[in-house]
Parts: sequence; structure tokens; C-alpha cells
Amino acid sequence: MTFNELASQRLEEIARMLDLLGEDTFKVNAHARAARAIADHAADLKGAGDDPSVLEGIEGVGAKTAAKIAELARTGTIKEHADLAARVPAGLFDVLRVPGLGPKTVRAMWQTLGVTGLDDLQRTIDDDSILSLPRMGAKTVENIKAGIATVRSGAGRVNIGVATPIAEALVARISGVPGVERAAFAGSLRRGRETVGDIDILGVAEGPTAEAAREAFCTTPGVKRVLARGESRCSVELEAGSSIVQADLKLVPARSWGAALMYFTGSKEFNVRVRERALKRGVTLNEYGLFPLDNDPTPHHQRPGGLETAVAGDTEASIFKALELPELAPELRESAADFDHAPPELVTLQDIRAELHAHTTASDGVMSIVQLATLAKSKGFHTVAVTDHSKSSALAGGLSPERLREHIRNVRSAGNEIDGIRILAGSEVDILADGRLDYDDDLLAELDVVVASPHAALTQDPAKATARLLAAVTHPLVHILGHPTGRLIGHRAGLEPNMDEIAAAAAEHQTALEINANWLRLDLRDTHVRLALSKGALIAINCDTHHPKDAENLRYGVATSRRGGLSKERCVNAWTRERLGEWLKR
DNA sequence: GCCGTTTTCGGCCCGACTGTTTTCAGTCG
Repeated sequence: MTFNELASQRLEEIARMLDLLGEDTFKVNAHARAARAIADHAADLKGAGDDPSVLEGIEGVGAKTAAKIAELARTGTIKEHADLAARVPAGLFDVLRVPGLGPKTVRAMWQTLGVTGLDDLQRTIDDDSILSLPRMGAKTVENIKAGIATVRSGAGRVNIGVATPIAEALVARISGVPGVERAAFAGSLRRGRETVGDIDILGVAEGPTAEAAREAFCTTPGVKRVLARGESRCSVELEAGSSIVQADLKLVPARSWGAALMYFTGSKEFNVRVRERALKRGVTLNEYGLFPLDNDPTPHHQRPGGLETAVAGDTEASIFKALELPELAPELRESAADFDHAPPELVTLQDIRAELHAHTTASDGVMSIVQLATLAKSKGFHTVAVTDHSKSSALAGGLSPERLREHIRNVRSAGNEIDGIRILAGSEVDILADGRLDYDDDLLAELDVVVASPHAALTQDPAKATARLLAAVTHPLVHILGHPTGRLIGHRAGLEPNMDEIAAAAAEHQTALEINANWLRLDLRDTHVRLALSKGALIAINCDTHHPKDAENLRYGVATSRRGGLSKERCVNAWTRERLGEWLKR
């Protein structure tokens, strides 16, 4: 866990504990907001212990929170957190995760029934003592029972690569309802976050069409439970692989499409900022549109003909324009921080013209060289690099120097078998634990492209990891640093090197840092991309193709790059064939 | 606890839904 993640977690826990103790909700929200801001902050805040000024300028982090973060950096703990933890049973965090249970109810359970965890909660259901709580009836208890099962099933955040196909299937299902004009997914999935807490689907439908859409949504194959089904919103729990994910449907009139899309895309912080901007300009923004401010307390959408008084709202662009804001891509709406700056022109999926990290049957891929090249060509790419594993990755069929030399010849001859795409001979060479590369320089010099990646010793300490990756990044024959940290989202933390140093060295040596587009990796992560770009580094987005379906992961890599603010100019995969070739020969 | 182009004090987004009520509290996003 990085320091930022730890600090974010501690602040979030403080927020939850204050909430359970019945503290002021604004204080609670302030901690939760600071936790999100820290989690999304690009630069490592570990240095805050010596120099708290690194915390200045982070929105939502004031003097008191800054002091807590500095304390954590200095001592490894936050006294306030420890004091709270001594008062609030840790098991209540699990109880809070039960859908439908919030701080008020959990607090009542804890203080009047002695509930300190999920087992206690189950006991109060079994012996009916739960019914003694205010506003607690049979239906609520049934929902809590189902909610406990949801929590115990391990439902949590779902990887973008799992959630996206589900979201697309839901969009297709809603779009297929006769009369539905359009549908799309919104939420953190549209912002391209590496994991999502739920799936938000938006559709345009009114009257009987809306009822048909609701019915289609709630009866989607894989739906385990309908959580809510109202006029304009529905919520269900869906199977997602071995886990469960919540999906929400919102139905709006066509003239509210843009306002609703913006609203449900978020983030929360972004919405607040846009709304404040609107109010200053004498208009008010909600999910139905942008309306002139007046003294009538009835919301515009509830007034007869009210929607027609909207200044904007049918498209997101109309709202940005009306507020005189540049159109901000969903991936950049994570926080309010970038709001006042003109957004960079971000790289797009269509800009990507080269895959520079791919495996064949020579190591652990399933495609031949020609099959791989054919796939890349079908994507409209001008270049594909064959980068099979090096000898230390024995389990992945890493190539001995002799086999690599033969493989290079095979790659060169494959180039004669297929037109319209350049096939590069390369290697994904292991960066050994001490920073040496897995092949001698004279062999590496025979290759067109060298991707250097860490595969083993992924728990070494940050200082060693930094030295190890610096050795690779500054090596004159290395073009790309592959999946720099080796993390697997939700499974393995990976290396925690000093990314400032890595990025600065990469910039100096014109070595590209890879965003590995595999949705289990997304490594570099979004905050690292932002940091790398601030240091002037180049970025590569690669699918690390082993199987034809891996090419579909490109969009997740692109989304991650966009969240970091990557432009076409700084993305080597988006360069022309000629420019890419010159860079590789440097 | 945070924040300020009307404020350094007094605000802090707001609408939908459910289940419990008898007019609404709690939760969610």
C-alpha cells in the first residue's frame, strides 16, 4: 500500500468512526472528501512529515487534516484515529457495508443492541431483537438479511474489465426496448476508473416506454435482487463473475439527456463545482437541465412545461457552452482540481497505431508471429512488436539467448509474409532484482525494441525497487519500462518505487513508461501517468497481447492515460510509423 | 473540517426511493 493509499484509508476510517459516534455530518464529509482527494493525488505525500507544504493546494485538505497526514508520515499513526478506534468496534465497518444500513441505524444497533459486527447483527435478526429498533419492520429485516449475504459474498469494487462488458450488455438491453431513444453508461465507469462500486445506466424514455425499460432492466439475466424500482430510478444486484455488482438505471426525457449524463457521470466534487459555477451565473443545474434561477421553490422539472424553460441540458456540450466552460472529458472529472485549467487534448482509442508489447507461441502467447501481425493490422496499426519473455521467466516460456536469436530471424522472415504492417523484433526482458537485465547488451542490441519489465521480487523495499527500475530506465538499450510496479489490482500491491525519480530519469533518457492496458494491471496507474507527464516523460500504452481478446483491453489503457492527462504528442503508440521508428533507433 | 470575486462566520447539492409512518427519517448517489 502506498503512503497516499494508507493516508486515504485512515482518513476514511476516521470519517466512518465519527459518523458512527454521531458527530457533525459536515465534519464527517470533510474527512471523507479529504480521503478521496489524497487517494487521487498524483504526488507521493510521504514527505509531508518533514515538509507539510506538499499538502498545500490539495482541495479539501485544510490545516487540521494536513497535520494528521504529517503525523502519519512522521510516526506511522494518527493519534485521533487510534483514540477513535479504541471507542468504535472495527466490526462496525462491515455492518456499514450492508446495503441499506447507514450510520444512524448502525449506531442504534451498536448502542442499544450491542451489535459490534456482522455475526452480532445476524444474532439480532435470529432472536428478533432487531425489531425493537425504531422504524424496523419485516421488510427492512429481509433486506438486511439479503444485504449481509451480499457483503459476505465479497461484493466490493469490480474491475473495469469486468464491469464494462456488463454495462454494455445492459445498455444494449435498454436500447433494444422499442421507443427508447438512447442509452449509455455513466458513473465512475465512464470516467474510466480502474475499479467501480456500481454500474450506472442512463436511458431516454417516458411513459409506457419507461415502464418497459424498467421491466427489461429488472429482468436482465443475472439479476439476483431488485433493490429499488421507482418511476425514474431502479437498482438491482447483478452477478459479476464470481462476485456481485449493483447496477442502477435512470430514465430521463430527451431534453434532460445531457444534464443527466453529466450529473450521473460525476464525480461528486466535479458536480458541486459545476453547480456553484452555475449559481454564480444566475442559473441552477440539476439532473434535468440548466434553468434560470427564480424564487419558485418548485423544481423546474415538476412545473408544467418546466423542462422547456431550460437554458441547456439536451447535451453535455450545451451545458459546458452555457457555462462558458471548456468541454471536460469524463476522465478528467475526477476532482475539482483541474476545473479552471484548459484541458489538454487527450489521446483517443483511434489515435493508437502500434502495439509494442506482445507475446507469441514462442513464449506464453497463443498466436504465431503472423497471426499476431494480422490481428494488429486488422486494428489499423502500422507497427506491432514481438516481445516474448526472456530466459528468467521460465514459467512463461522465456527464451534462451539462442532461441531469441532464432526468434529474431523468424520475425524478420514473417515480415515478408504479410504486407501493410511493420513487425518489430523485440523482447520483454526481465529486470532482475538487482536491476541487471536478463540478456547481455550485445544481444539486446540486435533487437528493434526492448521492453524491460519486473516480474519477480515484487515485494522488495522501495529503495531497492527505485534503484532497480532506475537501472532499467537509464539503460541505453531499453525503450520501454513495462508494467513498472508489477501490481495486480486487488491482488498484489507490487513495487512502490519513487516515481518522481523514475519519471525524471525516463524523461531524461527518452525511455517510455508503459501503461499496461490489461485491466488487472493498469500499470502505470492514472496518478503515476499524471506524475510522469509532469516530469516530461513519454508514455507507451500496450496491451501486453498474449491472446486475441487482449487487444480489447486497449480502451482501458487509453482511459487510464486520459485520466492522467496524456496527449497524442506524448504517447509513442500514437506516433506515425516514421516518428516511432526514429525514436526506436535513438 | 473546509472554504471565501457578496462571507474569516456560517454556510456546506439535492432529488429519488423505501419502509415505516400518519407526515417522514434514513439511505443512496
